[in-house]
Amino acid sequence: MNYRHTWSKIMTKGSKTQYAILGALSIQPMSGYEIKKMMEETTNHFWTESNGQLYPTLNKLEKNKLVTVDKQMVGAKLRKIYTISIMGKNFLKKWLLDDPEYYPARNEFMLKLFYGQNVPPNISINHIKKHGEKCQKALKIYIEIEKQLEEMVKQKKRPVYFLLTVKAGINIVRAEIDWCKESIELITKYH
Amino acid sequence: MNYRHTWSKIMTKGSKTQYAILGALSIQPMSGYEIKKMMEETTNHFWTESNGQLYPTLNKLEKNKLVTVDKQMVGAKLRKIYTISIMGKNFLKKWLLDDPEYYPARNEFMLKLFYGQNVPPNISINHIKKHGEKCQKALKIYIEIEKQLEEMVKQKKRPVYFLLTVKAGINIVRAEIDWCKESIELITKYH
DNA sequence: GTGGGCATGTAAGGTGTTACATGATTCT
DNA sequence: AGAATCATGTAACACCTTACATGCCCAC
Repeated sequence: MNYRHTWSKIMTKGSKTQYAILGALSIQPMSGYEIKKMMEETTNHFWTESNGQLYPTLNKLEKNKLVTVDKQMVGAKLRKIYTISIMGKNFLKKWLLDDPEYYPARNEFMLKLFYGQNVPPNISINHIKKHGEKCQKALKIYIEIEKQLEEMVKQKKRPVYFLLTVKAGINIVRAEIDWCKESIELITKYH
Repeated sequence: MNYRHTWSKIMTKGSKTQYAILGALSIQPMSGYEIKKMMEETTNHFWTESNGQLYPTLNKLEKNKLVTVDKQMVGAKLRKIYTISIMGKNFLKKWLLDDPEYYPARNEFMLKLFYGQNVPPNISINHIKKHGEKCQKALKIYIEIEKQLEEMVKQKKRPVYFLLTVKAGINIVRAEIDWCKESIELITKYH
């Protein structure tokens, strides 16, 4: 009498790791190692993968013919270059069309701040100061990347979408930097 | 007296669920059900817990004497009111003193946007528009809460820290709303 | 008398990280 | 010589969610 279990098994969309990998390969053929490096350099502030997810998923994608693999021997060492297949591209596109899911992202910093009345105010102020410094550092890096990308987008060497995610990072960290200043004042005033 | 050794033996440092629960109980004694409701009403935008985490963790906290429990029978139904113990408060404080960990939060929306060149631009624009609408709705709610909290903080009925996390939400969604507008323009211009 | 809120909890399953194993090549 | 980087991969474990199980009480 219970269809729910079957239903959820059929409808499982599974891990997003596969899409993150296929997305990377939609730019150019790469090895697993290169995919990871690329993620660290470009999508690091909103997406990364660990080796424990990356390599098994790559093999699964190959088995399902969503990617093809070119095995090269570099000396005695294996190097596998993955290329996205037509099926893989379609699979990626299908996912891109769906509305993204919104996870409520957990934030330990906010959680600690929320319960700040249990410790002296300077503890919370220090957490905020350090947070602000991290944001400042991130902002510098993002602005540098933005400058480079803006040029490349104008020359159609990079898609505008790359620039947008950097600009999102910039807007958010700026908002956080403003909030840090205001928050320290408020704690000082009200505690 | 150094509790650190004892604590690490008692509870693994691992899951933050225990701290989220102890934090809630630092405000007032509550049942598991009330803790969850409270989280949904106050920390929802940066922290929630599922039943599968909440109830086992409460029992573990009791076993380790970080909380005490008052079992009440409401008709034939059990109701357990948890109160944080001195040990529990110390355990919470210890965690509050440590620098918060920064997880790189995954964001499927950004991931889809980043690989937007694989689909027509109106797809990405629609994702952004919907995101903007969600932010607008959230902003309205946050501003309403902010208004109420501001009054209560002035009257010292609520700690300033509650207000700060709401203000953080406001700053961030405002930044995102601005970014949405700018992004749609940029896609239109460069695609 | 039914739906929703109150209330506690478990089972199964999936997602994800960390640490490790292995070994070549390249830089200092 | 030793450290860092290149490169693929596995095992163990931790974490978390979903769906389910149970049943009371209250309002409409």
